[in-house]
Amino acid sequence: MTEQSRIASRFKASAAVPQGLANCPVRNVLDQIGDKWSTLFISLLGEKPHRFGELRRAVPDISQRMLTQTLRDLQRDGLVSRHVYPTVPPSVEYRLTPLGQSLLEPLSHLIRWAETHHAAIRTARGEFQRQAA
Amino acid sequence: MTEQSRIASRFKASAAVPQGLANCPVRNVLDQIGDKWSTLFISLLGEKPHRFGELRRAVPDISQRMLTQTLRDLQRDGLVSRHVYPTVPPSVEYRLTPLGQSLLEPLSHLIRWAETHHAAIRTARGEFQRQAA
DNA sequence: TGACTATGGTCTCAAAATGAGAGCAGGGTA
DNA sequence: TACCCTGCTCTCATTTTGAGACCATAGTCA
Repeated sequence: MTEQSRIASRFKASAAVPQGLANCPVRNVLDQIGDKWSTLFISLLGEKPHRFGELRRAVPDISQRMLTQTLRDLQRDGLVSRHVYPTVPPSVEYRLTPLGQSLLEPLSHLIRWAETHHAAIRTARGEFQRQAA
Repeated sequence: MTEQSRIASRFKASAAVPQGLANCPVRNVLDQIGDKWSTLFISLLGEKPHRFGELRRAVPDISQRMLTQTLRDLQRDGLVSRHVYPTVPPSVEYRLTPLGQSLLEPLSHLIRWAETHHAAIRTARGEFQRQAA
């Protein structure tokens, strides 16, 4: 059994206790960083600290509401820190914490995979639709 | 500039064209595999092929509706293949395709990260809540 | 015969998450 | 006076998800 084939057991680590799967550490963490926006902002902040408005302009298709919420969730998880400068109007800067930076490395593997295989996935999607029609 | 700090540019690869960000290959791919259930089933199927009912029992907190849909999406993207056996009642088996298997490796990095740091994240969440109160 | 099992789904309706857009404080600028 | 800028929050509509009933088929038990 290769190391990869054991991945599933990591998800099931807590399956013994009630609601164990929902509390599984891996799912717990991946549910957050695997949402629609988190990885994108972690990548942007990995480049350099950004202000709120910079992030909004960098990702025009997020609503301000979700941007606020995503940043707060990342902050809550200790991946991002928030710094308010008492200028007028006040400006707010977001940065990766060391914990957030440590995520850049494994994330980069996933991104490399996506770059390498997105053509194959597009082909598969086309194929699938052709068969459905 | 380290390799990791350039991650953001991969997301922005298509920012030049209209709606480029939404069509960005990386976001396109990560949006799918980063949903609430996909990584979990890819991991399970990485262990061995599973039947529909096995997957449902392995993940009791998914609704049958979402299980069906998640599997169909993975199949559409060419990560999972579906095999129907004409028994009575018919049984259906799902397996990873080679493309799906190639995802196990980068995924394992992320899972290792989650295992390593979930304690820190829980601590951060507790800290955050304490400050809010 | 009738009730019940199991399989892999679909359909409908309610609940939850998200998007769109307005509003807000508070000082700057014209 | 009127308007801009910042980083939000609030409300309401749309979209996504969850819960649960329903379906066809055939076997099993009484």
